Amino acid sequence: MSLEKSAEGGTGRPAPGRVEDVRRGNLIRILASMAEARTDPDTRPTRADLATRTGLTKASVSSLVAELLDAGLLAESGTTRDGERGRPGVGLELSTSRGVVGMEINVDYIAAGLLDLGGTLRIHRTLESSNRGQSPPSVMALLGGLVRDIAAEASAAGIEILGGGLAVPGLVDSASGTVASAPNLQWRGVGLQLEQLLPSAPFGLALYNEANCAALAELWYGHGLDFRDYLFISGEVGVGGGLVIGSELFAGPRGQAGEVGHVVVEPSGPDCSCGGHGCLEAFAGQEAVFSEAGIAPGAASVRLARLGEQLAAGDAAAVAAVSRAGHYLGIAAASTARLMNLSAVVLGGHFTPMGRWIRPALQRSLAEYAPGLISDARVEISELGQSAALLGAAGSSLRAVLAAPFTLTPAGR
Amino acid sequence: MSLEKSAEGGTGRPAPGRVEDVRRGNLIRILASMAEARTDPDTRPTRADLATRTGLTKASVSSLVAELLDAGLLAESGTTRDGERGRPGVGLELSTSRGVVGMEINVDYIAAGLLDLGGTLRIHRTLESSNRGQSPPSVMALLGGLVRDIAAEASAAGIEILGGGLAVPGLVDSASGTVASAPNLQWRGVGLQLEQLLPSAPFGLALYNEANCAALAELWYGHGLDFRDYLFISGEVGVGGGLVIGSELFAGPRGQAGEVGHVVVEPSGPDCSCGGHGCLEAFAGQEAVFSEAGIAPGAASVRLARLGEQLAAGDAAAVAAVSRAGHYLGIAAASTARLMNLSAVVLGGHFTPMGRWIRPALQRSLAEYAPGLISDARVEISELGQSAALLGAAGSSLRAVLAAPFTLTPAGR
DNA sequence: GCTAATTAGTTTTCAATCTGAACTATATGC
DNA sequence: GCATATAGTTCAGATTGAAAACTAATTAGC
Repeated sequence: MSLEKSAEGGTGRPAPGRVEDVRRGNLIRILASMAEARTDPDTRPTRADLATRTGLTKASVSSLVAELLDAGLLAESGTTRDGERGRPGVGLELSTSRGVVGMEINVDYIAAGLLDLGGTLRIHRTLESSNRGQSPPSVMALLGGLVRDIAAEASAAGIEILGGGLAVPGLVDSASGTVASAPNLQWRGVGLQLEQLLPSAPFGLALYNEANCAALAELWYGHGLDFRDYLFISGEVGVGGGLVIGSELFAGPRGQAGEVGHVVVEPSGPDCSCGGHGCLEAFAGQEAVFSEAGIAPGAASVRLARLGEQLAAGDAAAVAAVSRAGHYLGIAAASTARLMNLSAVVLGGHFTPMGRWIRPALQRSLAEYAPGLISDARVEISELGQSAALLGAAGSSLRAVLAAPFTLTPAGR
Repeated sequence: MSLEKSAEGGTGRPAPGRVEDVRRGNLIRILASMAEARTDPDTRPTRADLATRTGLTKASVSSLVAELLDAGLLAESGTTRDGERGRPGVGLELSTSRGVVGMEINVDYIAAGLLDLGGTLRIHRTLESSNRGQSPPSVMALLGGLVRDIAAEASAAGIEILGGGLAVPGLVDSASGTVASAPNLQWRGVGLQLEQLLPSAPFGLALYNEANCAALAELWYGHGLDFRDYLFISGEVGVGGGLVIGSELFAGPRGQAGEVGHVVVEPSGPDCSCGGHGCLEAFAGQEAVFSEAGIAPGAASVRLARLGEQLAAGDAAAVAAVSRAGHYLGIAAASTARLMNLSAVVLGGHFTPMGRWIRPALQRSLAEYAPGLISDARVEISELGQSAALLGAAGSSLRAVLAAPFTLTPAGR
């Protein structure tokens, strides 16, 4: 189930432009301006600031802010004495008593967290769980328990939950809430009962791809603060990706863009689970790196730790395996950069712990295959770690709320 | 010089939502609805039709249409007697007495044409000219002459020229009107004096990439009628491309997306003029195909004709050369389809005459590298020929007019 | 302390624009 | 020729933001 409740009708054509739509747009503008100002926690914007920032008049801002206060999306936070002359303004903030839930189902764990509208992660719980091959209902039941705990805690803290987002490592159809294919969970064509997780949240719950979420988390909480356009590559069991263009996720016509793991990097390469061959995943996925480095089979976390040790010790096989992965990552990134006119790459997932070794190899490869397109300074390693997908899912949900405030407001009806 | 005169301020943030903006949006809706209805020439839409189609009331439509008639963008075309009961409506059409100029500078020729707002190509002139290595001013002077002829003819036919678009085979910066690099013309960092071509057109003149224009022409006048999302690959001296997503061109963050010719398809492949190596262009560009087929050097058109003969005669070297090109096109298309979630490919340029032979090779390659993503039926060969880029440039310009009608209307001031 | 200056926010008036309903115009069908 | 149906216009009413006047609360200077 998608939570997109845009101003569009069912026809695909935009709804007729009525005078009321102007107000809807301006409510969104106010919230967008608040979200943008969020980086500066000391000086909360006042109505007058918002008027300057949005170009609206003070009168309009007052009226719009009143409506958003009423809907509980904004809150006043005391007068701001800036020491200047004149009447002090009243500070405004995105409400910390409303929030959204971010959730993640991964191969080895499930997780859920609560993000308030101000963007602060207020609660965060992770539960180890071997989900590979488990039935979707049983995993959803486990997640449901986690979410109920969080909902209870939120309620105790006086936080109302407005919506949520769930990230899974696979191709999803956000509109229908189904997982088309999640090879690492061994799920295929699975419809998830999303409504049951947050039955009373007015914005419902949306389903997202994990790597896409991680890419957005990088935008909102990581290096993305400096980057507006980049390819995010997430190393997991497979290799996932997310394309950020103009500070927004490029989801493609059917919401499944970013599958950089199946870009062909070696036409004569080995067969891939996707049915093709020569895919990046066969050179940069976990199994490829571990076996190339001569690391014995076992749990992924153990193998990753072992690889880290060997890299730190300067083990030749480990260094070569990681360099090879970086080389092929560079080929895929070079092609992507040409195709989509991108100028930055961010690596996450299992690439993060091998960052020190894989980054130079990737940089060399980029210089070899697409000189001048992506400078060395624009190859970054994510530092968000395991919470990235959860943050991205929650952030997406948060943005959905801020983009449709009229759902909670008189203008919505 | 870009002709984007959106409602945005210079800040990158949308302009404040005023009540007047509703009307601007609705003027655009009316024109968009007219452009959409254009496929059915017999039954021209009436005001009542537009009211139904847009969801606006008859009263609003009447008022909006009056303004557009006044601005000369729409025209009445007699009452439509449909045989039904009731007062017959007055047919409306996009004005055929306003138009835009499409222009193209290519290696072997220049061309210009006039498209009326209804989308009919009213005039079309091509001039053979060896432009490789010629100075930009001299080529622009030649094009200027062609455009003056067309302007005179338009004037004689009572058609007012509102704007235009120029397609060149290279990377362009549309905002500044400069050609960053056009290797086949041997131009690099060239600022073109676009204003001089159409000094009095209210919408000015925009600069576009040739392959992008051809991709859009395919959307508006070719197979694109069935496709909303596809990769267009244009074979010229190099290999260009255009990405169409949701019936719109994906231009990328800096307007230079679609460079499929420099996707890496063979990591150990030969060096490329772009500085990288193993690019698709080295396997599917003209020189690669001709030399692989054993065709002696000479003029491109002669060599292409020769290749056609050899293919028709079943010459093994020619067939092998084209198959190899198709194979590598498939690799690049497979990667692109994964990355951007595309499901169709259209080939144009020099691939059109070799279509019968290259299509099966491309289909085989797609089945090998990305099975299930792009069905055989969604691999098409363009039939627009040499006029594609010109049509695309003119069409882009036409759409710019329809997307900013208030430029010519009281609401614009 | 008192007054002027300054900035924040509200109230009032006005113009733009859409909707909806009533109305006029012009066909077809019997 | 009259009923019916559809196209298009006119006009009152509602929503909304802009602009300007106004009220509120603070600092600066004496």
